[in-house]
Amino acid sequence: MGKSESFFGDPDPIFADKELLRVSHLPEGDRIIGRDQELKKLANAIKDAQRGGTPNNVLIYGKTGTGKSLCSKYITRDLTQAAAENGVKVGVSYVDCFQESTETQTVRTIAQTLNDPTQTDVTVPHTGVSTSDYYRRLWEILDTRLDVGIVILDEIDKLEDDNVLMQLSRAVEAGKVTDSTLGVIGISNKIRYKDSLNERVKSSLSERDFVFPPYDANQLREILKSRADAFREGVLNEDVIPKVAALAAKEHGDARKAIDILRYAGEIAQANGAEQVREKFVDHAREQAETDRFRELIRGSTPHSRYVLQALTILSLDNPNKEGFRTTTIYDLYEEICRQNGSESLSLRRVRDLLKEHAFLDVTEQTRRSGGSAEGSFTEHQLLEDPEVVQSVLTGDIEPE
DNA sequence: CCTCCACAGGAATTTGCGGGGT
DNA sequence: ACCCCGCAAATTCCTGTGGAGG
Repeated sequence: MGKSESFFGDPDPIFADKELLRVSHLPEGDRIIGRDQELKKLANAIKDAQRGGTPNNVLIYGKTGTGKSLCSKYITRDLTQAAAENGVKVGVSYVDCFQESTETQTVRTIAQTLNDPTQTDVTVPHTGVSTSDYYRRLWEILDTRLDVGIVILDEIDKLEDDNVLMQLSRAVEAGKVTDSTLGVIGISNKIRYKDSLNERVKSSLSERDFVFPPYDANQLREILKSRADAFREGVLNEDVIPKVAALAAKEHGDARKAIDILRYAGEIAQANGAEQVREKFVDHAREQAETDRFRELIRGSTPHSRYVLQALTILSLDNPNKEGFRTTTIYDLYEEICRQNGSESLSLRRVRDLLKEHAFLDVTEQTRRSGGSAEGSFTEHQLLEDPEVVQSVLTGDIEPE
């Protein structure tokens, strides 16, 4: 990979090691930037585990791309190493609750990742056992091969029910595990997530709360600089990084997006046959990054789901200063769009569900309102993405068949 | 406290599709 | 080739909800 020699022609004139600009790339410890305070606090919250004690349960809030998962993964890896030096066995399980959204899936994943069949007699089949059986096996795995288990629940707000949280957060005091102990790190990008929890879970799960603020322009600049090795020497024009950082900071403070923009800027330079990545590519790169991210978000949604979205988009474009649109307004326009496309419209009830799915994927946001005296109550929907971007994705890629 | 409106969303049910098993 | 099962999409029916004004 590092070698630039290729069967397909000249070595890459722009990128030296593009992997550095992949979001999945996990930097080494000294490359986490602008999160010193957060790392310190996190370490403090779970430090008891180092000597085999019970770590505090932690809830982390913050918008996307503020380093929540990154810091959690890093700090637990560090903890595992430090604990090993004390002869304490720590196991870390990372679960993406967006993928594993039900109780059973979550427990199964935790058990699977913490298990090591060479050390335990326990197997964790993919299917065929009951939820309580998964729990039983998980407790057994913990007791036989670990001193401390740490479970990172990413996108915890996407969990369908909080039974898992109840079980995990109370496992120790309920005597489910005896020779080991357990801690939970919950990650959410909804600040209000805690409000939706029931009291018992709330108090035991959020012994410590942290909020990760968005990165400011300086921090973003540092982060981008640390990845500048991805480019060949002298290729990256010196005003590119400040420009990307400024753009990203102004809009969202999302490091992931900032890195994406930088990568796209490089790709655009490549496509144009330029020998340098210049500032003028950045604006275009930002558009591209946003469009691509959004395309990914609605990939696989059905035609009708798109029509609904299109209706909302048209409304947003036509009324730039309006905040939200009611379901029925959207539905009327949606019916119109169906007619134009020559397909039967779905029922209002179904469209409600489709809109809810968009809200779930953070494409839109729903707000319940009340009109007041004898005016009824209703829900308003608002696009979270720039309508122009949505529009271009919706009209641009009509996938055949 | 009750009413009234414009919805929201739960429950039950139907329809259509794909993957095994025989 | 056939049926059965499970699943997801979609429909129909219906009860629930919020809050200003009576």
